[in-house]
Amino acid sequence: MQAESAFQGTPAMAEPFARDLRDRPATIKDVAKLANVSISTVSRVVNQTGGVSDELTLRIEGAISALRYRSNGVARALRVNATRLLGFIVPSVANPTFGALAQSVEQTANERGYSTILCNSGGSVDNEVRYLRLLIKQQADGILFNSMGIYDQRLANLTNSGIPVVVVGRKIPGLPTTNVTTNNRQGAFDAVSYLINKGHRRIAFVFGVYESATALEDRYDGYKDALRQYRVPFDERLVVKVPNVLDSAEEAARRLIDSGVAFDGVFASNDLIALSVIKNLERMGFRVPNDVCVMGYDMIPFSQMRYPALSTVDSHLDQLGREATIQLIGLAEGMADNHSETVVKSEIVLGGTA
Amino acid sequence: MQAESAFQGTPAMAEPFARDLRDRPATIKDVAKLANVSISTVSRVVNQTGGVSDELTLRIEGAISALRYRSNGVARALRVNATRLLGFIVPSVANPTFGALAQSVEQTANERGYSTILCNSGGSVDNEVRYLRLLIKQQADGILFNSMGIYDQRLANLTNSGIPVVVVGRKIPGLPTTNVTTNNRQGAFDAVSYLINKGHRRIAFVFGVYESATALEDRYDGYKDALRQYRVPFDERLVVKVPNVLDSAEEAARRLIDSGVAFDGVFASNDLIALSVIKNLERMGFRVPNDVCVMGYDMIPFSQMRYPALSTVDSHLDQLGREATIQLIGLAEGMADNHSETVVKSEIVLGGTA
DNA sequence: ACGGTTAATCGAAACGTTTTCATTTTGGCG
DNA sequence: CGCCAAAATGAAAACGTTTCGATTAACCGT
Repeated sequence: MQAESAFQGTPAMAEPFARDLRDRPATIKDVAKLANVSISTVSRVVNQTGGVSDELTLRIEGAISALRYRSNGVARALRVNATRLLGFIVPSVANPTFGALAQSVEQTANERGYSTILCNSGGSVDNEVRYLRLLIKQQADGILFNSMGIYDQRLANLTNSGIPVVVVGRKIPGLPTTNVTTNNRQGAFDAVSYLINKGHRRIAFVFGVYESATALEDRYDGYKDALRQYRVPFDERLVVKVPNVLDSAEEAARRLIDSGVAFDGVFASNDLIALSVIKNLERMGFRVPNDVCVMGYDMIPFSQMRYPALSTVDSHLDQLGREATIQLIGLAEGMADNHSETVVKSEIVLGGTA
Repeated sequence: MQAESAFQGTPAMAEPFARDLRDRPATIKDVAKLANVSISTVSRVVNQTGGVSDELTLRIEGAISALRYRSNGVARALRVNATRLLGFIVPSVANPTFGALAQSVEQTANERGYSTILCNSGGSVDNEVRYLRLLIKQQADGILFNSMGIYDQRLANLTNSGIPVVVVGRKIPGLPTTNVTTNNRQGAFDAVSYLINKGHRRIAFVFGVYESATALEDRYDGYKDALRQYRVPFDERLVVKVPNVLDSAEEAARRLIDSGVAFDGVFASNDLIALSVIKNLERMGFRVPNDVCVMGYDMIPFSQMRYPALSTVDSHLDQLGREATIQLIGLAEGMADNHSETVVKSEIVLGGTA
């Protein structure tokens, strides 16, 4: 009753707009009061639901910008039961493989009106579990999960608890989820076949501890497939595991060389390992590709920022991220069915190291 | 009245726990009903506020796990007016500089009970604005902003609109915010001084278009400082700008070489550029460091995954991210004052390229 | 045995929206 | 001129919490 009925304000008010009353952000209620309409009407113009006369629309829009009103996403989320937030769990964004993936996921999500909560699991199942819980509690609309690929009962419970989950890059054995992967086995087969066809017979397989996530086993299988196919004898001394590459660029080829086993080619389980191998080969006086050929996997951008560029298998990380995100949003919006399986195919890219 | 007053369930129920009643997640109300207590009491045991008898605590905990209750973060956020979400705006996580930063930010935030919403601005001010708006609307508790460093009136409005903002890596000229940076000028000065002291006189400065974010000007100033200090003549033909390195590893040194200007050293504005320069030098038959010395800036992990490792300036990205996050949380929780300025000092690290 | 203090518990309001349903206004048409 | 349908608007409930103030129960010393 006492309230001003229009919002032109007192004549004395010279500023462009009135300062927010109590220093707290304006709510829909404030807008309604200023425009002299009901809350519901304001809501309708904010959400463009229609059914509001031009006159009121104008008045309300005036009030909104006068008060600098922004609708409160949390309140909205509570009411409509959707946050438009997606969780992305990844071993480490500092790893460029996941960085590239994250980039693509974030972008795809954003195009569709979703934002992405980033979670670095550090490769521990405990952290994965912790983050899943957190995301569920925060009411994320869906979770994109690049797991270490280790099965855990708690993971099973959480991924079955109603929230849409898409596993990207690698299936978790025993977990029936929607997943999007690369055809790792075929890609590895192609890479090793290429080396063999170039005349190499002593091809090492080097992999890191850090990377169950990158579908290690499948790539290993592809390696063995190729050997078998071309009747190249398998020598387990050529299979070497190296410590975590990212955090401390460690000696990789070292062991191989030190072991004294002859080799003329290396297939690394991913580009980072490949680069590490090359570094160490060069450090010890070998030349790539003259003395030893090296191939990686994933085609991270940096593998091409050297001379010669790394020969590798492009797993189309951007496409992988995009596809996974689309699937997830489909699930979240109820227009995709669960437990589907998508495979993005990867292909050899020849740089100069093989 | 009809409801069961205890939660032992019917004898027929053999499963470990009763399925959620209506397939919707259990709320605090459900727990209260099952445990036969009031909502507020449940809330107290969930939040460990204390003041609940042992007997009730036990009963309630029983109900909670029976129903698999998880408190709804959104509802809580609405009520307490805090989401424990931090926004992190960055040009691109696919860029390892920002990947490393993001990693550190996420981890630090997480240690303190916050999660991180990742936003790739793609280097456009429009996107920066869009994301700021989004984060404000989503009621983020604070925003960490690695901007492109371009001033825009809208940025000024948004960063002044009450939400805590910390600018990391680079100040935005004209924006009075809390910021955390590296002492770029000093670092660049040190790097170039080192090259000069090694006997180089024709030192190029190479930088990319993509990177206002990395405090380009300061590094350029440091470069000029060093030249001046050691009375090395400045030659603007030695200052070259290269196209975006990340998205397409483009020719960088190329122009320099093609231009025919003599040079024996290169100081790149960041590691990515440095690697690109080296790649192109090698491709054209030059040898690093024998023919040309190259130094980078930032010390991203990959710059060390080559032989010889890149000589660079370590800007301690992890520390930068950590410090910025701590500041931001301080602001968000009202226990730090605004507009402070923190400088993390960077230092030369000698690999083998200079 | 009794008032008074403390501890435990509850009821209800509030956070800022969306949405359903009822109500009012408008306009068209007989 | 009046009636009815359609359009525009408003009132209020609901979303799932936290938290304040009130209520009840228990206890203790005199």
